[in-house]
Formats: sequence, structure tokens, C-alpha cells
Amino acid sequence: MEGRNEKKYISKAIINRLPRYYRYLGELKAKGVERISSSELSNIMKVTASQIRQDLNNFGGFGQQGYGYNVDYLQEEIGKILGIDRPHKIVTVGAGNLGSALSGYQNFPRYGFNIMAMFDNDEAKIGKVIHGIPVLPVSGIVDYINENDIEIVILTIPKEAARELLHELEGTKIKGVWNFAHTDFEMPGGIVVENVHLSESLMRLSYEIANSGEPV
Amino acid sequence: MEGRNEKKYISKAIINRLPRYYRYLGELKAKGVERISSSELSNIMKVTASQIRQDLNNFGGFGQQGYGYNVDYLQEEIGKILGIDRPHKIVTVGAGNLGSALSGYQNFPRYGFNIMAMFDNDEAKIGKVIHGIPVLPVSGIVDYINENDIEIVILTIPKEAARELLHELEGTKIKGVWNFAHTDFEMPGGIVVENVHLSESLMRLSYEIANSGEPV
DNA sequence: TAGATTGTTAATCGATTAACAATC
DNA sequence: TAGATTGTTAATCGATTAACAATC
Repeated sequence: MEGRNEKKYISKAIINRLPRYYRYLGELKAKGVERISSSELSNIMKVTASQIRQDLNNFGGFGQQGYGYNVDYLQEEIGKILGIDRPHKIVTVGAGNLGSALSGYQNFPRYGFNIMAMFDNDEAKIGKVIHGIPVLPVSGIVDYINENDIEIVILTIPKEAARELLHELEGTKIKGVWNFAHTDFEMPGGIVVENVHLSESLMRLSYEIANSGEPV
Repeated sequence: MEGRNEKKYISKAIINRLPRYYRYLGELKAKGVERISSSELSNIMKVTASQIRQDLNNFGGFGQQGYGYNVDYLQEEIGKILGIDRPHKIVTVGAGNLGSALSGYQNFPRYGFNIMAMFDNDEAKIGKVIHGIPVLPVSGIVDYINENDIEIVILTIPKEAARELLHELEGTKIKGVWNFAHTDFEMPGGIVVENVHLSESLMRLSYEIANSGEPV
């Protein structure tokens, strides 16, 4: 039995690249490209062909010697690896500007990310329907999650409120948190967290601006 | 004269960590902590003390043997490195949900990121004032940028429109583009681009969900 | 079959961690 | 001075690139 279900550890660097492969393969597919070699893809994506082959071979042999990769098949396989071959039920906490914008984001349903409801404490917002999504009171979120098999919670509330809420959510069936609060959360019990720090992204741009244009 | 103005190349990995240092130092400052050692900071931030010292020493000796680092001073120095010690004038293109949310984001002005105007082609939006920011017609953007010394353009429009617009912006004085369109842009002439792909961030979360909880 | 291109091993490069001398 | 902690060099680790045998 040894070796069964054994999973090679895949580095974060590789995972970070997978969605980008998925996107470029989608564009090729849309253009009607049926097959592509690692070196052609390398030219388009500005990464080495070697890296593409190494990355893909962490998950299996998706190509064929002398032929290359079938675009359609490869994209589908990467989709499976990313878990976007099946739908995900999501709720957003915080019906403010960012929460509403993310909840109404046109592209998410394309990847099976379905926002089912938004939660807020503001009486003025509760009961409203924004981008077709109902706004419900935060007090009912635990029940809602359990009754509707919600997998992912998007957090767009301040960090103090977010911390309290996450504590309540520890007992639920959620599997992941997409956090936009200005702090790094971790969750117990195998609940994974992806922290998105928009300000920090903008700071990196600021750094590049300050330090470009004056080459050595 | 050799060696003057010579700039050591700083890896992307290090730059990515700087805003996080900045944030944690800000929190310590708010708590009234005056000094901190690399090992204390290492405990809080969950990185090695060695990495902290290495990272900082790429930019200068900010600490003192036997003492550690002065929290206030270190944060300020990192702020200078990131270029957030001075204000940045910004415009947003796309007054939709995401563009409006980003433009009204409370935290940006705190770091000197000032959104001056939003641009859109939708007649229904032009002339409005959203979160105190005027919505102007895209046709006037080049003049506006040049007259107001805009440094950064935030893009929240579809990729085709974004590509056309960027072509027009090549001749302007902008220094950076914060791109939310679903494609990777590059700009000539030392204009730097930070591509933010929200869908891809969510896909990474999806991957982690699919691949956690089943350790080897 | 010959040509093309993968899958995979080996070599290189860069980033992280460890160790310790310098010094406050 | 003794103790603490940095700055910095050396060692390790991991990720990327190169090379090539396997094979379609």
C-alpha cells in the first residue's frame, strides 16, 4: 500500500504560476489553437520552456513527445488541479464598496465561484439586493453557512471585526477564507486563508516607480 | 567616481516583504513599542530573524548592536525605500464597481496615495462625484494627466480597452500602472506595471482547499 | 524512419538559514 | 566590563535552467 495517495509537496511558486497557465491556455483556445509546444508557450508567456515542462510534470505527463500539449486538455487538467472544475459556494462579509464590487465581479461565476449572499451589520443595507445578491444580517451567518454548504468566505470588513467573526466561523464547514482585511489571518482545522493586501500591492508599485529609470 | 549611485539589485522576494515589515512596525508603533530585536520581530511575523537582518541590510544598517532596531525610525526608513514618504497623484480608469471601490478606499490616502479623478466613457457616470471624486470623460485623460502631474493610473476596464488606452498613455508623464484587467501588460519607457489578478488569487485559494486536509 | 518535443536527470543559480565576529 | 544583538560571511537549501535520453 505504500506510495498510495502519497502527494508530492508542490511549492508555492509553482501554484502561483498555475492560474497564469490556465489563463494563457484559455486565450489560445479562444483563438482556435489546438496544440502548443512548451517552447511556443514559453515565447508567449515569457518564461522558460524548461520551467513549463517542470511545472506540469509535477502533476503528470500531460504532453506527448514530438507533438506538444493539447491546449484544451491541458487547460482542463490545470483546472482540475486548481479545483475549478466544480462550483464553489461563497459568501461575502461586508457589503461596502469592496465587498459589493467583488460580489458582483462578472468573472467569478465563469470559474465556478458563485457568491450566494452578502452579510452586513448595517440596517440600511440589510434586505437590499446588490448585483442580484441579497444582503443578510451577520448574526445569521453561521446558520446560513451550515445550511447552504458554503465553502469560502470573503472578508471585506475591518480587521478587529474580522478576527471576531473568524472565531465564530471556526466551527463551521467553511474550507477557505479570502481575506482583504489589513492583517494576516490563520485558521485552525485545515481552513485555509488567502490574504490579499491591496495597499501592499500599491506600495510595491510605488517602490518600482521610485527605483526604476535609474539603472546602474 | 566609480561606485557612486551604484545600486545593488534587490530581488523581488525582498521587495514583496517590505510592505509587510512596514505594516507590522506600524502596529508595534501603535502599541507604543519603541525598540525591537530581529528575533522578537521574527516571532511576531513568523519569519526567521536572519531573514529580517539580511533583508534590512540590503538597504543599510538600520539597527544597533546590543540594542536592536528603533521601531519608529525603521518604519520611516522602510517607508522611504517604498517611496511612500511623499504623496502620489493617481487616477482611476473605469468608474464601475471595482474602480469606484478602489478609488474610495479609505486606506490609500493614509499612505499618500491620492485618487484625483476617475475616468469613464459612460455618459450616465460622467459628471457624477463618487466618494468625493469626480468622474470625467476618458477623452480628456491625457491632458488631465499632463496638467495635473498624475503619476499612477489604476486600470479597471476590460483588457481590450485597457490595451488601447495604455498605448495613448505611453507619451504621458505617468510612471506606473496598477492593472486589474485580465492580462499582463508591459509598458515601454520605464513605466512600471503591477498586474493584480483577483481571479487568480481566488484560484490559489481553491487549490489550497482542494489539496489541504490530506497530508502525506 | 527521421524529426520533434516531451519527461526527467544533472548543473547552476539564487534565496534562505546558520554562524559568528564586530560592536554598541 | 559583560551581555546582547547586529551586520556580514559561510553553509545550506530550494528553485530554475540546461541537457539529453526516451518516445511519439
